[in-house]
Amino acid sequence: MARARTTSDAFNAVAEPRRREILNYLALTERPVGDIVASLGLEQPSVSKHLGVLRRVGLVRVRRHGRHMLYRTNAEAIRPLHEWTKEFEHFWTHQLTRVQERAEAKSKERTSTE
Amino acid sequence: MARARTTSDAFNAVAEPRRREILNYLALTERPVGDIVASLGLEQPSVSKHLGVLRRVGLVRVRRHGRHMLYRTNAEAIRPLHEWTKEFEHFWTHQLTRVQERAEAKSKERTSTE
DNA sequence: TTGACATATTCCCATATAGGAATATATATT
DNA sequence: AATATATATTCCTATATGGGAATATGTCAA
Repeated sequence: MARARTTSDAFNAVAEPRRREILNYLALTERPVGDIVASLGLEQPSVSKHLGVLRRVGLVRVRRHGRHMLYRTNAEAIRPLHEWTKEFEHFWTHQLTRVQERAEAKSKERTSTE
Repeated sequence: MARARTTSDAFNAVAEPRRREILNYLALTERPVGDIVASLGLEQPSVSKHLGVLRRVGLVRVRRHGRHMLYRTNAEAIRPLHEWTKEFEHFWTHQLTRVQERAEAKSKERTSTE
């Protein structure tokens, strides 16, 4: 089997840095494709393709305005990602874990790989 | 250019569902590969390969114990992912946004794509 | 209708993937 | 040393990718 499609879910779609940039850029306001092209410094076809991926996964919403297509981030679709990462949050916030890790690090020093 | 390598960063590594499962499984305790194999129901070589990817990106730590390799999740490496998603958090928590979206939804009904 | 503008789609290609199967490596046990 | 156990690596293949270039589609203006 090959790698899962970029359009299979938000996790895969968001793995591409340019698409994250696009989502950042479209977070606050809807924008036409041309603005994204200018802002990211990518070729227009590339941007359109990235937007296509994001749209299929529901990460952006579109509406037409004249000959412009106005895109905006649909934050709700990022939520699953946030929820998943959140599960690990206390591992780096709780002091206890830090102390524990320090202690363990000592015995690991010699066994770390690469 | 092709897709970025799975080993290029945490975002790419975590796009694969099996690897997320592994990270969940290894979050609380370190475990030998055999346990992961049994738990996930994957072939042993597959698990080793996934662990290899996770290790290169720093998402897991290993130490040897006899002939066992004990893996555990390194939550710190998930942090960038959490931080990125966090930026969008208030979009689904704030009530105002919800109301706003409702209002906008009305005008969008006819323009949604696909 | 013709032309300009905005965006999307198609064709091209080198590249990495995940899984399966087989095998290699490393450590412990006897 | 020989064998068993635990894990890693290699070889294989179908598949999707992202960018570039070229072109198609759609919409407005005159």
